[in-house]
Amino acid sequence: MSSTPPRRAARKAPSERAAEIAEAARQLALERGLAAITLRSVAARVGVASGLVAHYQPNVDALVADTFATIVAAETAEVAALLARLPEPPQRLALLLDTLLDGARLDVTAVWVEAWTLGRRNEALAASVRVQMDAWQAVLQDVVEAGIAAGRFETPDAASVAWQILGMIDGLNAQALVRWDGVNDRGVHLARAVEGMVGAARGSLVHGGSPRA
Amino acid sequence: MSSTPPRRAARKAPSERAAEIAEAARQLALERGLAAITLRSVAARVGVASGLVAHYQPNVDALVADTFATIVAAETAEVAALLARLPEPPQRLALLLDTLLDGARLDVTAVWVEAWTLGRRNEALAASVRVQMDAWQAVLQDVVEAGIAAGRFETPDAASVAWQILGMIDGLNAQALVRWDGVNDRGVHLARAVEGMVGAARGSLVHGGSPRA
DNA sequence: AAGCCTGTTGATCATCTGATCAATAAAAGA
DNA sequence: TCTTTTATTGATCAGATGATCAACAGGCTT
Repeated sequence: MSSTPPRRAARKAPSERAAEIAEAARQLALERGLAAITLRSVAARVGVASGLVAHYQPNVDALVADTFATIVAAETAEVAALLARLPEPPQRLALLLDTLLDGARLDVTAVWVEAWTLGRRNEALAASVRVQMDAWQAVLQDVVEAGIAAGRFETPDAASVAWQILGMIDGLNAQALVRWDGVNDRGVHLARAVEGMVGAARGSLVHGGSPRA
Repeated sequence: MSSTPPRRAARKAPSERAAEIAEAARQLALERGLAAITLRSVAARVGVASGLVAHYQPNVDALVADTFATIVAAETAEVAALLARLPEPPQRLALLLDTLLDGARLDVTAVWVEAWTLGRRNEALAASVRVQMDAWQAVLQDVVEAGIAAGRFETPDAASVAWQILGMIDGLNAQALVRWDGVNDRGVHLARAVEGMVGAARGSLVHGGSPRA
């Protein structure tokens, strides 16, 4: 019967340890929020002394900013990859709306919302937020522009429309964070709204292709 | 030349002191966020000892929740009063969109966003958030239903549409908190989107009545 | 004028935080 | 094997925070 876990953590290569710390911070952020990232909480999860976490980062603000970037970049890449499979822009946009409203990524939404607030006191995080928002907007703008090129959408300002759609999605997801009930057909309503903005045919973005309600 | 301000704060009626504390908390929240509300920061602004603030509230969480409710309820009432002047539902809805996107209330938006996050660890605040969201939704639903009754809007689910519009507004405002540039014609895009959702005539919600872009 | 009521104080406690750094020990190189 | 390098420790510091409460004093009643 071995006593409590070894007093001292096994010595590891810096890159490996850094990865462990990043992963622990990621899990903490998704489970308990970015604010739950502290030297001690991360260290405890990794199983090392708090000083070691500090050793791998210039300061906690940087760790929080990096963790945010990691989480959000993964989400962006994941969704972008999903879209890439579909050939037609309307399908891509419809899938994008559907995917982002399906509630499967509420933990990521919580991280977004928290980052907007914490960015006020963490400049590194604020910078990260701007970068990641730009990345999301670029994904959306690509789809809108592809739709225009294919003659399926019509709007004079794809960039602005992309920002607008992004804002709407963020807002609806943030709302879902607090209130689930009372809202029906979120996807259908949003699809209809977006159809209006991108100048798509009525019903072309509604899941299944046929308008309801 | 009088020395530094009086050592002891003047004795006041509980209701008056409570009002001072509430007002100080309100200002702090708008200027530096709900997280800036602490026993000591509020006490310093009022000019009393920290213990006195604690004396007037069961705990800080309650003060934060009350402050949030005060700020947001005032906003809701203010906007609702503005709308009441206009007779036609489309005008009312157009003014509502215009007003909420004009950037004059970004400090309130910041409080909203922060409340969504803090509500995770402050149950009283979370309850307050739900109440205030319901209040906002009710204002919107009223306008939508009035529009339906007047034959200007057409949608089968005014409640859901109201939630949807609210979510969109929140998202766009939260976005504006972080990113101002790059987005043109926010009001026009949103108006167009909302027209689609409530089934209003094209251009009927765009400021000035004539569609652009 | 005396005395009571209560608004007010501020020191105190327990916790938490980020940051620092001398000491330690394990691995790598000689 | 001996030496050097460096990953790791954990105690320590300064600074916040919420909460508590005995002591104080201003104003009111009698």
